[in-house]
Amino acid sequence: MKKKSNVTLKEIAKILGFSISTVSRALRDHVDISDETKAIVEQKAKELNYMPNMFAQGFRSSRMHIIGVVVPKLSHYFTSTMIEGILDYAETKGYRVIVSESKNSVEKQNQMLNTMLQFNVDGILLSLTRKTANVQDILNILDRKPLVLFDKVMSKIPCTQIIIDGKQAAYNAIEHLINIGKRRIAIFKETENSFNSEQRFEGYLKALKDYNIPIDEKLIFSTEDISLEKGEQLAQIAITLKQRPDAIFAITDSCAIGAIKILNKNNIKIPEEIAVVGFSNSAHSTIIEPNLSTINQPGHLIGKTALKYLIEEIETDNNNDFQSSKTVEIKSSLIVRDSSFIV
Amino acid sequence: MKKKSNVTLKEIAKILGFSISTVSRALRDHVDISDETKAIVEQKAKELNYMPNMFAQGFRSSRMHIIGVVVPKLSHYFTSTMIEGILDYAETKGYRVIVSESKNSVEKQNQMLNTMLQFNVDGILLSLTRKTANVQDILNILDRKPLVLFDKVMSKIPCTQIIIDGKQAAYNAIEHLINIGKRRIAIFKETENSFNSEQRFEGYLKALKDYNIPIDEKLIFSTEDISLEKGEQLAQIAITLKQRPDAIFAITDSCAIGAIKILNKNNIKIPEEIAVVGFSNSAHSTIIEPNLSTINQPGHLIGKTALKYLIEEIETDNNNDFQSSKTVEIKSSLIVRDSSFIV
DNA sequence: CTGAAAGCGCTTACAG
DNA sequence: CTGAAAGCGCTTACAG
Repeated sequence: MKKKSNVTLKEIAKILGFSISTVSRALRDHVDISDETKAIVEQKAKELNYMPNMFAQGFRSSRMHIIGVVVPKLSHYFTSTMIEGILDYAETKGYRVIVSESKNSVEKQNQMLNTMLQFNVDGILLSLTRKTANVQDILNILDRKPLVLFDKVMSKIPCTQIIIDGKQAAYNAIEHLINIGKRRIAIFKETENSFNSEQRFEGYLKALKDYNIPIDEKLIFSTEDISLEKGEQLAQIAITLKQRPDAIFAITDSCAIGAIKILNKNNIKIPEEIAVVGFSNSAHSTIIEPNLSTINQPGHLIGKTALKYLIEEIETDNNNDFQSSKTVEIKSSLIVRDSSFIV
Repeated sequence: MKKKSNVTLKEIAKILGFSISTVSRALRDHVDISDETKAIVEQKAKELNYMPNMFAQGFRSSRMHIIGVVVPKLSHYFTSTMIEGILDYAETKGYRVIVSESKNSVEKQNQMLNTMLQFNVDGILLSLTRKTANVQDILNILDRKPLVLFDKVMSKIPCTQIIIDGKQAAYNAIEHLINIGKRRIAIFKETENSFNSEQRFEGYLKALKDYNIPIDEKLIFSTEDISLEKGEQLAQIAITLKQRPDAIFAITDSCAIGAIKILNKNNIKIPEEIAVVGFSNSAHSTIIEPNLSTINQPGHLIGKTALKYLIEEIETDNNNDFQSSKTVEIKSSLIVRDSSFIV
């Protein structure tokens, strides 16, 4: 199937008998060009349905108006809402977005980052894989391109980072559980020192401390690859403890939902016997019965904010060496539903 | 913050005292170049961490190895799995992917398609918005770029289309309901003639016909913007019918889940009194109680297949005018769960 | 085996 | 007000 080739400045110039320069300038509304010429050129361009070749433009200015995004997994609902935030903001700013997945593999992540470099994107938005240990690779990227971390971050990388206020959010969740009378509050968290898990764990500890509730090591459950199934397993263990918890705070919704499923199966009353709170307000949280109390993370806003800071970095003159990286916390909010609602 | 500029062929050439041409050829392992020279150049390139500027390469060959994807909404789980299929296959083929959302707006869709053109993508993967009426815009794109439709398609657009075998899938679902003894089977479908909704409706009608079950207009429910809430509303109406349905086939999972919620609320036994079957095997379907019977749509495979056909079209010599568009049906499968499991 | 030159489509400093 | 020329980084037909 033959495809029409794109109209170029050259063709317009030839048809009109102007030089390429004049046509280019006319189309960019340059002061030097007479109104008459502009009119003629614009008219012709429209007639031929001229579209500037962004490549040539970008290639020349080495500003492609394209940004690269690397996330562990696109099809996680929360991730996809962050990407929507990125896409929406990108559009208003005239940027295109190349998306890629690292699938939680460090090698893949590096490979994707290098592709982004080769592609000469203007900047990179990165959400780290679990166990990104070798920071050096990322520092190398940082030497060459503006880069902003979001959601899955790592404090020792010297760049702007956009995160949820995980510690505060967890604190609020625990405080809420205490307020409804719970004292033996279990936490389901990740083993590896993921930034988010650690933040939430800190919030948990702080809340217990502030309310003078002793910490019971038996109520601290850690797991790798946190998931619904892991939530089920941990809940199974939790309910067989001699001294059962009276509440479970899981650091992800799916883990919390796994817990609810087990509690339901064992006819343990939620929230009376054991209350449950999750994290991230996934769509699942209103499907499960009882509906899950959780922390709402504004994914769209996180994505948008990350891109906002990235574009700022891209578009400012990079001639000052002062380190402007900062950590931006996005406010989340606790949503109380039936799984922890006691009057 | 100053960024390192990228190493170019020119720099390598200067350092080594070769011409740019020689360096270029050495790096591309051209036969003309002596092994010795190749070794020197490769060594230096590695040392300087040279990365070809894909832009310059692509710009010259007008083959950017980049494809554009336009979908109504990225954060729909099924959509995101299709995109994952696209990303994975793109990677194996050395393509990058620009993603954008039409948000179910025709204007936005056109705008996105035009951006893709300007960007000179090698090809476009499109999943249509609801009510894409003006086919002309899409035909114009089709004149200029290879384009493949997937999932949300429209038969009158002359291009390759990748779809689910919706009619057969719906047929299987209805047949299954008949097999467990159901006779008054309601369908919850879309009002507007969306391709997918129509296909599924056809399957429904055919199954009833094949099994000599009379069609009852009262059991055919149509709605715009099908959703969980709409599922609730329709179910509410359905259960107040003088002659209640004994099964509900909803053409989306969320709609089916809305129905289940209402049935649960009214203490109607699922599946004994009313069985429910959904469509698409969203993650929700195993969260809801009872777990939802549904049609599994292999999103990953659909995405991959769409890209496969697109790349084929991109990479074949386009000098033959013969119309090679085809419609490819991807096989889905019925998953029976508790919402329709009767021994 | 290697190099000089043209060209992909565009922008812009320099001349007139 | 307009044009010729250089250049962004690369590849490749043409010459030697």
